Amino acid sequence: MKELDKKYNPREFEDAIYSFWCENGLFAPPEKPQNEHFTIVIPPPNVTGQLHMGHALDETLQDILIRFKRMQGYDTLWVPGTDHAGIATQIKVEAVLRETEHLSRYDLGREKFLERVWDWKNKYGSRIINQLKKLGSSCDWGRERFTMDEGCSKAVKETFVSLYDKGLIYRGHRIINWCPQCETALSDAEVEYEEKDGHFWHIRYPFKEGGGFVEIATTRPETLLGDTAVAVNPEDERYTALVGKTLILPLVGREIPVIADDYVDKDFGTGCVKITPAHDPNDFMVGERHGLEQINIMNGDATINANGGKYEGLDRYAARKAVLEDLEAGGYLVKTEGCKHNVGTCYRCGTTVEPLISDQWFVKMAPLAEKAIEVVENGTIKFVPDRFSKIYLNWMRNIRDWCISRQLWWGHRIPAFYCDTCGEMVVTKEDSPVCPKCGRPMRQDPDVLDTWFSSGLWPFSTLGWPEQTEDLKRFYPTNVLVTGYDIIPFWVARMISMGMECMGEKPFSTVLIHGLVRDSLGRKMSKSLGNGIDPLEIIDKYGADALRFALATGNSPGNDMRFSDEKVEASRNFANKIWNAARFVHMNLEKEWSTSELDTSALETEDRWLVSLYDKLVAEVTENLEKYELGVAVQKLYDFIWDIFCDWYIELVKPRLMQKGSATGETAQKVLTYVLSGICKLLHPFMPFITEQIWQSLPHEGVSVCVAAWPKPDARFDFPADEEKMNEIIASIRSVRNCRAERSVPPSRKTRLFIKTDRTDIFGGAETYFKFLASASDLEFVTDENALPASVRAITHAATVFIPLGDMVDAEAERARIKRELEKCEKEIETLNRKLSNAEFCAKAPEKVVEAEREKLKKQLALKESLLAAKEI
RNA sequence: GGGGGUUUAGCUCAGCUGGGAGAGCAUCUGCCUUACAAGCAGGAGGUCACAGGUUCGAGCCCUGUAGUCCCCACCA
Repeated sequence: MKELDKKYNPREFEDAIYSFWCENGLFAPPEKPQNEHFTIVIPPPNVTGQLHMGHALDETLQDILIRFKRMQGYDTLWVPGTDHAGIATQIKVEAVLRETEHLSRYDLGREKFLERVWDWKNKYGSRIINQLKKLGSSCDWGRERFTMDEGCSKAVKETFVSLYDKGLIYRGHRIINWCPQCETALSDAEVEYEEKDGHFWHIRYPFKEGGGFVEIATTRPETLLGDTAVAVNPEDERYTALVGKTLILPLVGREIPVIADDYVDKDFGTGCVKITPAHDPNDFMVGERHGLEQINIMNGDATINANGGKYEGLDRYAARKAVLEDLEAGGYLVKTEGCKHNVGTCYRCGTTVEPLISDQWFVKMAPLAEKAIEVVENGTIKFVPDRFSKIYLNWMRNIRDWCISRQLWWGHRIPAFYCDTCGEMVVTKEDSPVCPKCGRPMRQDPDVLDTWFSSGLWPFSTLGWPEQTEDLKRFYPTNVLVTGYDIIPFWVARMISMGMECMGEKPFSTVLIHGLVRDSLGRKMSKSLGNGIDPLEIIDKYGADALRFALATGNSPGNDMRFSDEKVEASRNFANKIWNAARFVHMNLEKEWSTSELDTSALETEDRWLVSLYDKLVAEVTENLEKYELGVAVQKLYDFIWDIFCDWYIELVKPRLMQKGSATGETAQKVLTYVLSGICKLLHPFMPFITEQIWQSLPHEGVSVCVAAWPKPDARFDFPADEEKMNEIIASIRSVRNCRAERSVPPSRKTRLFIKTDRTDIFGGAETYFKFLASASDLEFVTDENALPASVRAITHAATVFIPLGDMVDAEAERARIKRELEKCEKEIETLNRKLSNAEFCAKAPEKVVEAEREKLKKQLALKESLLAAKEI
């Protein structure tokens, strides 16, 4: 048995405990799984090596589940990996580059650049692993079995080629969101809309013949250079006569038609819309319908190209200024009004995105979504909480094609090859194919895939797919995915779609969704606000257990949680409480008692009361964890440990422990050991370090609490009569304490107590309880209170306790107090009577409920009798 | 415009399939009672946003209203 330090100081032992787990191989999955397995799929470590609160939350919830399942006897397995093109990787690498400005991709060739990126990864990728260790993560990151690298490339190629062959991937001429800063296409999901102040410029477009003009309004006047039509609503009577006429585009001189299209809202602006098919998604569709020319006026860096005539080379904003000046000079500009409008910005760099027409690769999502919708609709995949399935389905049913090509220099390259000689294009898994037509070498598409494309393959590419590996056969589908709701469209939806497509089966059964961690004011944590909290600082200050506990407690699944030091402090205080309870148990143990079983025959009332409650706790906590109700489980543990175990049981049992060497003392020691050991097990998923430390300090079997058997409910511990008995005694003690506290009697002033009760079966042996817990010097049973000195009465339905407080007793005040209590009691009785005399209630309510009400009434009547008796003094 | 949260004690939030409202923090009173002042004992504090409905019974289910937050789409 280890000693416990006097003070709870997590820094003293958490690292050592972690090393102990690693040295004993407690996290390694069994090479040859024997039992049912529990598999959890998790994202790769973040390449910048920064652990943030969101990641800490993911990790904590995952680890709670894993530890719980491992103790239940499952072979548990994390499915992690280190993906070069992984989820956070690309984003973060870019952020790192921008922040440090140490290197720019413009200065380096692709190979050199990637080399540097891998350096970053190797340098920082391991840092996060060390940080996660501090948090207690039992993910065995070191295993090579699930490292992606090559495997992922294979999986990506396999998927891409197969989807292409099925016609689900196509190369298209489309309007995409283009970030001029990153010089890459963005998917719809990567664009964030911000409301910004802008202007609405009204511009006249003159007719070619017959004078006159139409007036349009625009927020982006520079795109005028690419206009190829003006559209009106076909039902707009103001303009029907104009449809088919020809306009002269100001500044450019191009002849453009007036067309009619439903897209135009009659009541917005002037009712006339300039159509720029190459620079606006809606205009693009209008253009398609009307066969309009698409004129691209912009380069990748948002400067005007040769199609912009004299404006060529100007940046988009400079061009806007120049165009406006020229319009003004030419008398085309009618007016300028201020307006607010939503501007799309790049979620990485915040630059305003430019809708551009370009060649990109797309995935046809509708066919992929079908099965992905089906498996959620029919419950094959369950979201917890369930409401997120609605959000998911809503997203999937309105799915649009997914632009997957990115013009970045890292990531998986698109396996498409072009022949510069004859123009042939092939999509193939080969690395350097030759042209099937002319036999010449081909050039690979320079674009890479959206990072979420490879991430969507995660649950099976990490297991070795497309090879039919043993791991894949054994562990696919996985059991559960834990993630925040913000990532449902990016990652969850795509994993499900890809899983159904590639594997023909769901990637996981359950998606456990959690909310976002916000700061104490409810704001999202962000770098610009500087309100991010570093989990490592918190761990340093309060310990990893406190942080984990705080993250798991006090919020319901899927709801955002506010993070504050106070919350962690409360958790730390709880840990401290357990620590001290353990120390107390320790200093009272005379022998090493078995923790594996408890002889129920020697138990005293309070022992039976405790183990009975403990047994209920075991059943409930297990059930809550099975249902992913982590917060509820944590709350029950907290209440039991603090209130039941510490505040009542330990206090109740102190007198017995003082009788060294006695049978009753030994029994108490056994119960303390047994229940404390059980608490360690139940609490271990939430507070792994302290529970291990305490468990190790107690008599124990096995190497670690990590692999101790999860407690099971035990019918031998069912003692309802003793529960009832103790509850009555506790109620009476509370009542006595209450009376004393009301009069500010200090605990040091002991008094004799007299008790009048019919329930000697309950209070028969209760003297010691009252002596120790109700400041009694003595407890005497009486039948006639008239012989007693002036007393305050602590009345419960089961007993009346007389507290002779001498001159502190004010008969007048006593009568008033008892009168108040009597009134309250009579009111209760009235309500209960009314309820019970309601025939419908008795007929329709469940028998259990009716019985409970009758029981309440009985107690209230007994209480009333005692109060009446007391009133007559 | 579409979808989804949320509204419960001064603050932050729990409240499981409907059966007499809870916790932490804060506050007030009394205590260093030999595990713990990071503590102990006790108290005060709520028309569960509002209005209807279903039900023997509603914080919980249904309808509507209001406040608030988020996601998606988006007006040139």
